[in-house]
Amino acid sequence: MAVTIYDIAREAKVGIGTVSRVLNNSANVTRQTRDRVLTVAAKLNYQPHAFAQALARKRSSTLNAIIPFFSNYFFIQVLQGVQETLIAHGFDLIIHGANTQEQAEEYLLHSTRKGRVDGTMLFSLGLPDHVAQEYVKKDIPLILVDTFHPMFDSIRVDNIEGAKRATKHLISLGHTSIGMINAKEKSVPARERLMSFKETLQSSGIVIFDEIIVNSTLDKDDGFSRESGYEAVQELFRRNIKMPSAFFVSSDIQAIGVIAALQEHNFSVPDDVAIVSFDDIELAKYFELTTMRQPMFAMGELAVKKMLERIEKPSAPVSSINFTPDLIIRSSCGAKKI
Amino acid sequence: MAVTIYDIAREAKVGIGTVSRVLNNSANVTRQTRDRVLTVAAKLNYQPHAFAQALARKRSSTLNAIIPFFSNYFFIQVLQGVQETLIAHGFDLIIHGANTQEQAEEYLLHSTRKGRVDGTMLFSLGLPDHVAQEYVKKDIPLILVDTFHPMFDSIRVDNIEGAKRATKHLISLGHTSIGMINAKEKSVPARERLMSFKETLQSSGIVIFDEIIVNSTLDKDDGFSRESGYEAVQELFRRNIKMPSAFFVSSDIQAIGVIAALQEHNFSVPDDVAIVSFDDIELAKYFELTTMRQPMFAMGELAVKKMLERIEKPSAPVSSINFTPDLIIRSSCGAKKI
DNA sequence: CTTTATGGTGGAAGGGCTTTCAAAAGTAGT
DNA sequence: ACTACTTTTGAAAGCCCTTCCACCATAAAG
Repeated sequence: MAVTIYDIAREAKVGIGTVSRVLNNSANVTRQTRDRVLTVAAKLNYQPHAFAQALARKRSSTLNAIIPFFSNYFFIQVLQGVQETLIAHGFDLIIHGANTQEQAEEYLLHSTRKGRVDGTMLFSLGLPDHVAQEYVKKDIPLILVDTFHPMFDSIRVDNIEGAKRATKHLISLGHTSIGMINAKEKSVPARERLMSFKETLQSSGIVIFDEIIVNSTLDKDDGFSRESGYEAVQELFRRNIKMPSAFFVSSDIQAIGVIAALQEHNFSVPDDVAIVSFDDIELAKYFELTTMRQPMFAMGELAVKKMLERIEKPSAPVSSINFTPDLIIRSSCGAKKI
Repeated sequence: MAVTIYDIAREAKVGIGTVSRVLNNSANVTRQTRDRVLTVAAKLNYQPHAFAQALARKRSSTLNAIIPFFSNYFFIQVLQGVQETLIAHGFDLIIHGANTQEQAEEYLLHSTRKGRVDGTMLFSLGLPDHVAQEYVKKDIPLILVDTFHPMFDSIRVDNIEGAKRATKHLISLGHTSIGMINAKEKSVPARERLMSFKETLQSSGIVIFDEIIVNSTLDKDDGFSRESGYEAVQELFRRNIKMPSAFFVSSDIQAIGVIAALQEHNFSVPDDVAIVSFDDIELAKYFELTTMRQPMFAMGELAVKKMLERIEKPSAPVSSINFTPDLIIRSSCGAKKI
């Protein structure tokens, strides 16, 4: 039913090879033949058959993305960057939303089916070694975004620099008693943010009080949750600790919980306690959070570019790129009047 | 390099036809041969080549989804439903995030490339007639979610019933002066919600005051935006109109703007003005909005099921299914104490 | 012990494209 | 006008699978 290159060849009185060459802009075709073929193709409304092409070319022009479904705003943004770049290169995107690490592994292994996709991009989820082996063995391009493995290209957010900027901002506002509400320490970003927070305080000559630094004890989303922030503050009140004048919170979503808990105890933000958090998710705007924005669109864009480079040169050295988050000032830090 | 059915055939000393039959669980293969082939396949770690399969089978086991990127939470949820169902049936999902109606059309036409996908699902975006023609002509299954066209299967939210329930809830709480903050009237859901709101008031014997019914004048997202809600309330204050004791707002995101505007004028929610909105997006929980929840996961699930049915029976009569939203009571309506 | 079913099997024929190869046509040099 | 190239072109081979058809065994029936 569908029109094939054979139809075009017959109609244009050329061979199928010529048709293919014209359609692929290969060299060595006369202007005349080219025009004739193109005209016929347009007349018949020819559409190349993607699968036949993929089979013959041994590449599919399709990429795989494995992303966590739960933390949505970040990924919607990154995906926009991914997609716009992809479209520009004529690639398609197959998406696997993972809710758990196990699911991610399953998809990773699943999309190993050679030929199906030209490469896969993994977002924010861990890459277990045995899966990494599989990718190396089958030689499938893999780009990591917001996660890391020494054997693959990765694109990350510079948590060290981000936490440093956030902390410095609080210091610059005159705070000297600064606490931190952190996610679970087992999470890499959480650890990095905590470390940099402490270092920045230290190098600024501010005393670090361990009792106003709380690591989440909740498991959900590695402690990057509203409940986690809420609970951390409640714990501080329970322990009857004097509140610091400012908190650095490891994510916006936690900050929302922090604010709620503080309000329950009649502490207002930013008047009694200033807050700077991390991520700049959609909610941040509505809650007027001062936060560290991650260049999400740009990260998505770059992920695709890296992928195309990797497909081009499979043996190029592994690269790792860091994006530095920007400080977005809203009213939760007290620097700006509402 | 990759292992093919020929390798298996040679190794297992059978014909390629037999290998294919075993791998596809076709009948008429001895237990012995089956086992032998399966053993060899496992040993060689055989992975079928998706494109070759698609080419031979004339179907790709891949679906297309075209969704608006902007209103994210709703779609993330729907997508989860879509994906989990898809996975269960061994399908892949290609996603096109559209930011505008034009982009959606482009993708719709683009994914018309026969053979690439077995069908496409369109979410919340309009289907222009000329595109519809194209799909009918090429006989590509198309399922509409949260949008409508008489020639294709559709899955929708029952705005009439939803608005009715929301309005009745406010009435049941004793309100007699109820206004509505609506999105742009050109949007179909907006029109339906408004109409049902009015009808419900009428049939309950409540007077309708047109001056406390505001249709958005802002274009962005058809008026389903925070600014739109904020602006509508400001307009009411500007016109110096007596505030009603309750508002039905056509979406959660607008309700957030409504609350902000009311607060600026020292009206508290729900004490001075009660609010019921629509959607139950993620934000709704944090803002304690009483709202009409759309069964998003179930809609995604059903979309896929409908699609599979349609692929199965291309000539089955077109169906249209309505989901009824559920009333989620939080504190913005004043029914529940915080 | 033939005949007729019937399950089991191998392999060719596609499916629609790219690419290679060799032949045909064109160009230039003499 | 003839040789020596260079371009252009048609067609076959291959990508990897499914499916159809013909053939071979058996087993059941006569």
